[in-house]
Amino acid sequence: MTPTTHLDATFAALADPTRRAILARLALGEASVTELAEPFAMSQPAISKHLKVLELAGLISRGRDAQRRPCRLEAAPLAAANEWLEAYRQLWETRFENLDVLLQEMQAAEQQSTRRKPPKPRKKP
Amino acid sequence: MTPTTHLDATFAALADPTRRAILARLALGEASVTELAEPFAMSQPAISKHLKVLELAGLISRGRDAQRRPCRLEAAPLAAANEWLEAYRQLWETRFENLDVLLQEMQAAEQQSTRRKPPKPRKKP
DNA sequence: TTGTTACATAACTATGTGGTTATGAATTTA
DNA sequence: TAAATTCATAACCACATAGTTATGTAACAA
Repeated sequence: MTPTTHLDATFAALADPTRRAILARLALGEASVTELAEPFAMSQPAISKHLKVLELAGLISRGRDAQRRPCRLEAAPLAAANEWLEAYRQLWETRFENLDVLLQEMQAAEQQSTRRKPPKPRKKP
Repeated sequence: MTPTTHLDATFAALADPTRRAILARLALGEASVTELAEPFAMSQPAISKHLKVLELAGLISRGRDAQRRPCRLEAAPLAAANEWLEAYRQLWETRFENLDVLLQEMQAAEQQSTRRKPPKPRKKP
């Protein structure tokens, strides 16, 4: 019903460079927490927090292997975010072209009249 | 040099449903601040703040039309975010398939041995 | 049992975010 | 000129976030 919250969490999770790096690392395969924490100049609890954010966003899931908690990627939320972006990107780019044309026309009109436009009364009660 | 910051700002901007709605509205064409604020149960300064976030992220730009500040979309940051997602989504899905197979194998193995796995000595100095 | 490894959690701090109301500035309209 | 419209900004609040250190817990190893 409300995929809005999912998108919120997904984009918020992606907004942090550490978390994006973790995801990039996990794209190469499963990894434990300490393995994930190693390349970062950051404490282990900080990484655990990031992993919890990613887990709550549904971007990763965690298993059990003795003491280790191997993290693995989950594709579904990414697909949703990708769909959102993709859908609007198309609108964007076409719209962008339209505006480009519109801007050129407006600039041409302004060069003729040297900034003077008729008042546009917007709808008012 | 550091597109990381741009991605940070782009994803953070997309993490808010109000801002996503604003972008969706702008995909239909330019709009003024009050026009953008109208559908939301929120004060005008709140919308102005959201617009500033979107502007700092480079997702929109603003013009001048008398007192109005028409907002228009900018496609470039979206394209960058889209590229990031798209690149990793492919890795993800293939990886996901691999893990799917791997999981099935592990589950089958576990059903036979009823949870008992040989110790895996990880690399240690 | 004792220790070690791998990880989580609690408590705390600093900063960021999303909202508010109040006010000010720029521009058009009367 | 005065008034109305459009928008931004300042000051403030509540809460979230990103990090820290310290400590606890679960599983393996001696």
